[in-house]
Amino acid sequence: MTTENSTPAAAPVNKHFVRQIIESDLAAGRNGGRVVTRFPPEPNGYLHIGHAKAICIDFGMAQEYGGRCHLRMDDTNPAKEEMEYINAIQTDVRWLGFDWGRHFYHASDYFDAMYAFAEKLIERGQAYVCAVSQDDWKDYRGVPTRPGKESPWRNRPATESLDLFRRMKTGEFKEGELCLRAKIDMASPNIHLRDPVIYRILHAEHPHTGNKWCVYPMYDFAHPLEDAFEGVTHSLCSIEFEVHRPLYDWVIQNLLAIRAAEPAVAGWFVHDHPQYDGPQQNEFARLDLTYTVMSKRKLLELVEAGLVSGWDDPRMPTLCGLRRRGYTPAAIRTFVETVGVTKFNSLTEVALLEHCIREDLNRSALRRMAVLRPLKVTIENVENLPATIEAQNNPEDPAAGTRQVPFSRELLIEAEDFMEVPPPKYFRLTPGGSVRLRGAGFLTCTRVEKDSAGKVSNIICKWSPPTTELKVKATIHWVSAPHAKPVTVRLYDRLFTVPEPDGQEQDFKTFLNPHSLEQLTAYVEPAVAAAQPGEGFQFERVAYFVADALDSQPGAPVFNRTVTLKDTWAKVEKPKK
RNA sequence: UGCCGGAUGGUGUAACGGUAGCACAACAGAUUCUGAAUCUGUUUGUCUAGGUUCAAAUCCUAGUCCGGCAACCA
Repeated sequence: MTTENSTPAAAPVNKHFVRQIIESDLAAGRNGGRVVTRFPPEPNGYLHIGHAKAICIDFGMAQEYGGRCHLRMDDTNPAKEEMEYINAIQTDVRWLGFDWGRHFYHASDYFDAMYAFAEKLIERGQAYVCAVSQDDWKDYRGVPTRPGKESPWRNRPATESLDLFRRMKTGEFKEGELCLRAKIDMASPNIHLRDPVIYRILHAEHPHTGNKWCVYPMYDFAHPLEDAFEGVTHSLCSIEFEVHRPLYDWVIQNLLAIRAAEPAVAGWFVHDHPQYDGPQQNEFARLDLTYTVMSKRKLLELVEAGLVSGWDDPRMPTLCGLRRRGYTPAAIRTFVETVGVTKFNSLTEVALLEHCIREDLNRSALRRMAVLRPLKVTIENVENLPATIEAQNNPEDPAAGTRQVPFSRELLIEAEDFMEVPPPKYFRLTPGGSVRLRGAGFLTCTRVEKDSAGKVSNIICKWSPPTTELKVKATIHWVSAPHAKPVTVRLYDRLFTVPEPDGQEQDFKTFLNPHSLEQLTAYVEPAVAAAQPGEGFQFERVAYFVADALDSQPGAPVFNRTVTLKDTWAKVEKPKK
């Protein structure tokens, strides 16, 4: 049985712990058997491959279990967030292949309800306005091994806190002068429960609410509320939030208690449901990749220092960078599923990502010929040379058809495909030797011409038609010199020279790969010059390339190398150098 | 030194008391009009020490190591 005909066994789904949790919740009838998730990026940077993992999990779980996933901008800190990012995030999530339908939200949509909830907590004696300065609070908070001590304002009357909180809101105080704290437990072994700040004063213009507010909720307070208001059932996040979960639960419990006591509070919920038990936070490990950095701060540093051309530099692990590099959404999704979901802090080899994109592109990419470093070949027997040859567009997919490629007596071949003094096991063209020309018969080298520097400048060959019975061990690619079009190609490589540029003694930037970008002029078969931006090819025997979406001009594409083909010969040769 | 997590080949993951499996990587071979792809095979693993059990990666105890937590960031 051939592979083609064999029934593709249903892809074995990895029942990772998140799937297990959801399935057991479903079985238990929690939340009426519904699944609602959310992807909540902070719009303070571009999305990267690490976010792709979260996106695939958040949207993927909703999809798999018949639920929905919200896209929500977690914009509770106006000092750091910008519209530019809000737009880019939507583009990237869509590109990855996910759809939030009408469920696009901002944390700031709920500022009124959050504020109202904060007042309720004050009224109930569960929050108070505190005047201890940020600096002094270090003393009050204590250290993990020792309990903290209570703020002098902890037991001020609720009416006083309420009055101050309202005046905070109207802008009567400076930043840092006052804050609102949840009254929980100054002796808790969990620092996050030692009367955490839930509202702070920020006199900043917000990208969405403008100047309406000058008090803004903290993440730990806002996030559970956002989830609850939207009817989220599974709030999936990364493991650094594990220690925040008790606070998350504290907020949710109080919210549900207040809702039960005061029917009007139901109005805060934009997606209420009679069978809603509240959201539950579960944490999984972030994705980390070798030969790159993944923190927004470090990526921003590379951008601002001009070490890359921007967030969308094809060497960046950002989704917009990967897109420009020629990565496909499908390859990234496969990659994320292959990596799996656990609570273990792992470091995934970039080789796996590269395998995923090769696998995808091998199936789909049209084949073309391009010579990166040309060497001239002149055919001496000019009789009966074909004017064109027919070449398959994709040997992996006969439906992709064929094309005509011009042929002539002057060809360009890859410089490395000829060696005057070949090492053992070298299968390509050598003096007196023969090779097959991809789709176009054979070449036998009769002599070489050299320039004044003694460098081989022209290889004189005899051409034989495809029907010739010639035993050769290699096939090389070529283009017809008079027909070839010059195009710019950019050969991208790994951004860093070491697997873990983070966490070294020296600054991560000292490990930048000086050869991560090499630009040169390649010669391509005529059809390639008409490539549209975003169109990709496999240049046979070389690599997968994509016409850059930004720098390509009509008739003058600029090609980015997505990923090389595997090259066992290079591996044999390299150790010898 | 407090709290919360975690530990399975080089890497990532599966096995939920019953044959340690899969993918990537590496290596070897077959095949090939891409030294690609494809196919076959090989190497390499349950953190340690005790215990429970007919049987332990899995359960228990103790330890070791790793990650996270002491922003008015998210």
